Amino acid sequence: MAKFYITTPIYYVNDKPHIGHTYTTTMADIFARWHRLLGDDVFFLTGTDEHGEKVQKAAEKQGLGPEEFVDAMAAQFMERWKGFGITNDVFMRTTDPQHERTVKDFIKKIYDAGDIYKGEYEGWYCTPDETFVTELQLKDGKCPYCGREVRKVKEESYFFRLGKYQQMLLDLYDRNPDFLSPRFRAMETINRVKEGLNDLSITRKSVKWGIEFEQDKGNVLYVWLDALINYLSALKWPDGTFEDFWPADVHVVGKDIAWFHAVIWPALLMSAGIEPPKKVFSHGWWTIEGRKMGKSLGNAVDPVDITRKYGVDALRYYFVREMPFGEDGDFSEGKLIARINGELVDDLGNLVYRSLTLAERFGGNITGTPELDRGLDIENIKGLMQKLDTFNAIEAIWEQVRRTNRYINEKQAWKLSGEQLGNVIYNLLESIRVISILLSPFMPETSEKIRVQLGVEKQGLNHCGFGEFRGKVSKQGHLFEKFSREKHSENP
RNA sequence: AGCGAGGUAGGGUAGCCAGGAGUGCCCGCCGGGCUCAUAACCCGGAGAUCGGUGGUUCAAAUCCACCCCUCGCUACCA
Repeated sequence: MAKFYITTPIYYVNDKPHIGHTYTTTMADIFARWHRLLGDDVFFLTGTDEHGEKVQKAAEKQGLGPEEFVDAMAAQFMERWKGFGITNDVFMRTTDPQHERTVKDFIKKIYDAGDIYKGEYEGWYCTPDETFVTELQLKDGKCPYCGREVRKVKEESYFFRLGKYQQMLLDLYDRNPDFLSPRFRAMETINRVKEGLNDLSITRKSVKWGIEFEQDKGNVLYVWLDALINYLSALKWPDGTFEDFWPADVHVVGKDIAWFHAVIWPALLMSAGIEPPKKVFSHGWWTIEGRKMGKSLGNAVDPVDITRKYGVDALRYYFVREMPFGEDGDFSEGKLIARINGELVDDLGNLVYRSLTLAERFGGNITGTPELDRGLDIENIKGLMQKLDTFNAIEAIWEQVRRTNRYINEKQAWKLSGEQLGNVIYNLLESIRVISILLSPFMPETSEKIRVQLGVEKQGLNHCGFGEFRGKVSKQGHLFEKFSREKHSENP
């Protein structure tokens, strides 16, 4: 049996889960479900990143100890994913004792390898923003984010010899052209690596909330280092299920953190003598109603509100349908409604409803010759999903939805009777059954509703050929409801 | 500034890497068909000098050069 290890980043808990987190996690969930459908042994990991200065400060602000604070925040993420039907196998928290143990073992390994040395970290610090700023980022000598004065800080720090791995990283990219996907994003990173790599400061003295650097107590590990290692601690490296699932098949990340996953992470792994992951996939960003989503702008839509109104499947569908995985896109409620009304209701919902009406009225044998399977290329869809091309995969599935609707018209099914009608209904139900299987990773609830109405067993991807139809049809109303677009007219 | 991505009918996209009639898809618009279906479905139509200029070629949306415009990234911000 093939294995499939997929991860989301672990989310930093100084913020509530927003649409971006939801997107990343949903996409990973889709791939996890797809591979389960293929029969693979899937390990799907998500979690929370709970250390660091920002968390410490955020806790203080609320008058809480960091432990209390992160417990509450992590619970929010866990509940959220549960509510959204996310099928992660493990939820890893960086405050988990297992994680701390793994991190310390890992650090010891690269320390023993001679890749950590003591130096001095120097940089610009914006006190009001509580953030470090590089020389390059400065705007007229001031903070590029808020425009206020910055001060120079110096701190004793331990460094990881990132620069040492420059050539090995370039070789890695060279050998595995798909290591960092999509391609157009890989270029950015590769060119930056070619320009040279500075060593990475990996400890902080000023920060208390983190994992101790055992080789010189009093120093705390830089949160990013701590965070990346979660991909190993979830497997209980070096033992546990490490051998079963490593290397990770794909780390799904936002484009902002591609650098950490495509450069720093493989370098750390090389230092520890561990194989790098197979793929880092960096997806794009959503703008909201055409505007950048940002904490400061405060215009982030709440995914909970959206799903309460429109359902989880509608949001999942929108995520996949609205933008190619990897590129940027715009999230707008009006466009969401347009897709629900025009595609989920008019195409899919209507197809299932009208077909079941025909089937229920028909008293004869539902059997015939496969006709509607022509044009539906399952292997092609598998290939697309293998390339993480959900955009074209869903399009291919939708072509079958439209093809099936067209089939009813072409056959003028409502005028037929007897064997001819039995044959048409057979083709309709088989097509819908296959559609429901293919759709199940994308819209699990909807897929299940269709399956129940068809009265068929749960099936995997190996049942996507037309065979005998062995269901007991029972129509149960519409799959989706329409929404008014009055307040959301998008394309006047 | 450097690096990267993109500019294709009213809107959104695919096609470009491996040149071959502007070819496709979705929405919108116009017309028709149908009545199994949530005014849903199906068919047909209008609508594009494929950002601009020049070049290579029998042939360019596609390759090359230059220019214009838009947007990202530039590392210890998780």
